Amino acid sequence: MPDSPETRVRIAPSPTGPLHIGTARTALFNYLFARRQGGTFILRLEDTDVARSSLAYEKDILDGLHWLGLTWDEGPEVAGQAARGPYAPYRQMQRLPSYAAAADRLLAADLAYRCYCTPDELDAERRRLEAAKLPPRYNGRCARLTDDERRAFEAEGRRPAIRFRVPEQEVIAFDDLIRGRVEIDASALGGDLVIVRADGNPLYHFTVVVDDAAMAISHVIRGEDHLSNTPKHILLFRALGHPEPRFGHLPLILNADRTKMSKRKTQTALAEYIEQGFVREGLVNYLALLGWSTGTEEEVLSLDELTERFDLAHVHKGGAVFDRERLEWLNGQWIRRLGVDEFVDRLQPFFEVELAGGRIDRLPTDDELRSLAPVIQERLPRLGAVGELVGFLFVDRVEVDPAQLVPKRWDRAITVDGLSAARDALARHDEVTWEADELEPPLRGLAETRGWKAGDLFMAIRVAVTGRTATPPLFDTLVALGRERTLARLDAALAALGS
RNA sequence: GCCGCAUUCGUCUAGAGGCCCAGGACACCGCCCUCUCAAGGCGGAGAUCACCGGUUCGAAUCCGGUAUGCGGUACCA
Repeated sequence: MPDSPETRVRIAPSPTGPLHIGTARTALFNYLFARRQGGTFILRLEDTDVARSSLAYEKDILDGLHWLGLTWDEGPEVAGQAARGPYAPYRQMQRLPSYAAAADRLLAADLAYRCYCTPDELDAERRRLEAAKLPPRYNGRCARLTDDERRAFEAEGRRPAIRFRVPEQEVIAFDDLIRGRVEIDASALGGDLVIVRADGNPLYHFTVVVDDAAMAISHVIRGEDHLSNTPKHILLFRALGHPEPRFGHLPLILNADRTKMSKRKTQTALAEYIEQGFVREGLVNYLALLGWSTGTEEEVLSLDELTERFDLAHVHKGGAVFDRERLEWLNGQWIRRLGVDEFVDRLQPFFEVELAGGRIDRLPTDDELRSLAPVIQERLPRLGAVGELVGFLFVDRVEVDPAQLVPKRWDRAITVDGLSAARDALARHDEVTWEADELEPPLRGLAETRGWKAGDLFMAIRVAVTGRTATPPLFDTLVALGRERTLARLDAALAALGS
């Protein structure tokens, strides 16, 4: 693949909420496209909605993107700090002069004009049109104001917004990278559009074009929800005298009911997935395959492998329902692929959460975790599930339900018998022979001589020492528990059975 | 309402005129492995390719219409 240095793509999140899984996916697709093309990936913060933007959200977004491993070549690195790159700054609120200059140019060329209509007036007009079953559209009341009329409005104290002139009759067409040719009649655009608010702050449709032009963006890859807005952008590019970039509209991520993914119906904040123990490899892999496929049957792919294979032509056009089960499966695949040290490092924070929540009494050591790794790694769909898997190893005492202590085929008396015989057999081991393959044969032998099913005996022991019916393999569990605690818990269980 | 986009197993998808009475994966159900739970292996069930017409010797794939869904239609992004 030849180097195309002029490929410049961007992700332009708005810090009006925590990093959304959909934004993360759009960022990923842009990243993959840029890397694949040998191009430049840019991050730009669209923070012109001052009322809803916050630094905390900005930090959440930057941290989340970093966490995913989507490194950008230009843009802010750290929340609140200055941005790096030849087109800095990369925060729109710091680029206000360039929007003002662009607006002045449009005004001077009469491609835009000042509009004195108040929000109330516009609202009333919109409602009138709706009631008449007509499409809402700006009526152009201020499109041809005389100087006198303008002065009269100013005298009333009205502050003007700036509107961009949208042609009455013109078909805007473009070749979408994913959907092919799209044609939309300018008359369907709702009339002249506001590009600068009365308070002087520029609006999204305007800033996005001014910046994409200024930053020499070559390909705009974004969600399908922007497809209908694209003609407005194209008109603005033309008015600004800048060549249009290529556009590619990604299918939307959907709730289970096939509506656009929303916080109400689906967990959308990346930070929550991180908290629950999804690993970056799993999330990246899953998100990449939501709406795109390699065209082959490969599906467990790393970020680098995805990059090698990425291709906009294989992006599916229809919306994709977010399927958490599939995410968990892929996440499990990646957890199992982690090296032991990496696995242990990533797991420790989750034990800290367990400790803080009072669900365990102490933290495991790295050594303990390393020896436990082989038996827990394949049992975790998410790192956050580790507490319920082996939390019993790190508590001072376990709660044991006496009813669960008695295996299905056994009664209380056999259980007492079995447990105390097991206790005796285990007590014969010292610290040195307290190993899984040393512990198992004697207990199997015991079951056999007494005519018990080994599984029943093991289950009774399992419940006695862990309080649970589902655990990692019993003998590995006993080793992790240690001789003293194993014996003590067996004694406690025997006591609970009233013997 | 208007404009636009989309539509293959429950879900994610493969498929770019004959290889497809449609392949893979998740989930589901069996079986195997097995001390439980997982993981893994094997097998099963699951899609009249939204519908109706057309083009063609031949259509999931091309064209038209219909339906349904979704998105957009803000001095939000």
